[in-house]
Amino acid sequence: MNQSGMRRDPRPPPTDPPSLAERIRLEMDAFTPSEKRAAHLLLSHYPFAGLDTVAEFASRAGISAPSVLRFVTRLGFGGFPDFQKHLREELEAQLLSPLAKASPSDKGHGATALTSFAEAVIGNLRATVENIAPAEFEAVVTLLSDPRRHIHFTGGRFTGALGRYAESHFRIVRSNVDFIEGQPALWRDRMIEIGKKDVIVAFDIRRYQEDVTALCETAAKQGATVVLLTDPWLSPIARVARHVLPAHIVAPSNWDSSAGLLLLTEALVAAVTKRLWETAKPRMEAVERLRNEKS
Amino acid sequence: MNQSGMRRDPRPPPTDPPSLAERIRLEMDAFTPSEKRAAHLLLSHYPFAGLDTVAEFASRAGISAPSVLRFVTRLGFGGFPDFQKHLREELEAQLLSPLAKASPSDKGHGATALTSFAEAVIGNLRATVENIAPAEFEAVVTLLSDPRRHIHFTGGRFTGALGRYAESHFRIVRSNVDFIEGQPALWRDRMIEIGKKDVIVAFDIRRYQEDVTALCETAAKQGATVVLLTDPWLSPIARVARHVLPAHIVAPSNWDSSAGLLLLTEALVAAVTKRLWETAKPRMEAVERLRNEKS
DNA sequence: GAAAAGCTGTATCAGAAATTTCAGAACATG
DNA sequence: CATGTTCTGAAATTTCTGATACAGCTTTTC
Repeated sequence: MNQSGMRRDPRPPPTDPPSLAERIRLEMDAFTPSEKRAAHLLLSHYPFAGLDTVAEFASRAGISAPSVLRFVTRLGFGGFPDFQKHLREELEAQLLSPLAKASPSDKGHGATALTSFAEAVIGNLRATVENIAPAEFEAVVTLLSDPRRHIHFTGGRFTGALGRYAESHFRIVRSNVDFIEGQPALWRDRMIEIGKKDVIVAFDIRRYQEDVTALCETAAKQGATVVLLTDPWLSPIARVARHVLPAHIVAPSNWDSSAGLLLLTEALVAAVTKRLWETAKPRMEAVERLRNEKS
Repeated sequence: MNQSGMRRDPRPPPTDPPSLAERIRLEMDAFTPSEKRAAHLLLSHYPFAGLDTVAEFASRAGISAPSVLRFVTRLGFGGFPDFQKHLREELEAQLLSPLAKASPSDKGHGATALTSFAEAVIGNLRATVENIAPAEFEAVVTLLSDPRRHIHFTGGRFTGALGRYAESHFRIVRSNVDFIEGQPALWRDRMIEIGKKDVIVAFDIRRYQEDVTALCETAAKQGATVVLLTDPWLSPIARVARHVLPAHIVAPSNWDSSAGLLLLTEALVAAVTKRLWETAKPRMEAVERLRNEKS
């Protein structure tokens, strides 16, 4: 049960609740595929998923009841009731000492690449939010909530995906939304239609892409309003942009992180959806209806 | 828990869950003697005393099993299992809410929609990382680092953008990478080439998309390895997936947040890039060179 | 490519748990 | 003090859950 030789700290393990969840995480790769399903379900709704009946648990995990039984047996329990009893006791202990559930900075254990990467990203998100002027954000929301405007999303090599993501949501919330590919050949002819009523929302982070810049400059020259989501060093598009929302992007990776941009995007989607709710709601319902008919 | 009659504040009771414990306290004097014993036991070890069996509960309360049954019936439950289910749900709700409001206070300054949205997303990221098994993550990294494998990314209406994002990075780090559109018409013919050497990385969150599921099932049937990034409720693709990485997605919005999925994606990109560094570096340099020449 | 090993679901069973029945005890009431 | 009412628990009953055996299938290994 207790893995030996895992930690060599001089300090004795003071309150070391080898949480079952933790053990499962560690042994995960020794599990069979269906055991992994069970483990995932349990971890994602820990520990309540385990307090139901075997049948319920099996069904929710998409496996059979015997597989669930094998899972708990492998964890070292004499049977399912034993397993549940353990969960209850662990839960009770945890609930009685509010200290235990604090876990803000994660106990030192398992500082995987994933967790440190996540911490860096979280730091980026915090920094991003702090440096956004609420007024600027609100202004963009207002702009994107104007139904008479035509919204065009665009982005570069990597950030184009974010533009697509934004477009796929806004397309449902409101009309007059599209995505423009960055390559000049693909938008040159479209430009004749771009004018004062149009809004370009551009995603562009370092190794700023010239074609995206060109697109925005052309659009701006024709009177379009440009909104830019970029990094703190500001894409050259900032020169022609009406509104700029910078996001922190540095991560322990060879690549930059777009999480901050995604955060801003989703926050914009949420805010605009809320503001346009009267008209967005029927649109969303209609989309839902179409989806169901199709299937 | 919530003491009744304690607060006479003018502000309306904001979140006033009529806890079962509270109801019991109010109705206490209407109980028969043995019911009172049951009530006292339950309240003194709320709610865990109620999660054991009827026999156990009866014994601990010093009464008989039928009396326990009469007690729960009087409380309005259809039977003991109903009663337990209620307790579990109440407990879960209570335990999850402190997580949701993890750090609500923050610095007092402008609690904009943006900051609260950001806090929710950050909570999602933390929860996501905590529920990912390092071994599972590592296994996926190893899989994606195998140069002999062919990697195909795909996703649904909204998550497709994440697939594209992943593809645009992996394409540079290694060869044999592509993106498959979700619509069956677009991949049907490609499927003949999918086999044991292929890896499908699918993004799919709730309102799971049938065409993506179909794609994965077909690919799996032909021997391809399926990796799934989904929500904690697991897309049906989980049934055929070798590896599953769930991410928390609930945000204060009408839409789900994909930030957790993006985090996992970027972490995978970072890890694979690092592992394949020997071959990835020259590739990245070559791409850089091509970019410069073009301009 | 064949044999072995391992994994998983169906069908089935045993047993435990919840529920009901019913008779006796406690209590109040006239 | 008798009687009706209410309450309670032992035992019988039923429901349901956890456990097992087995066969099909996949994956691995030689």
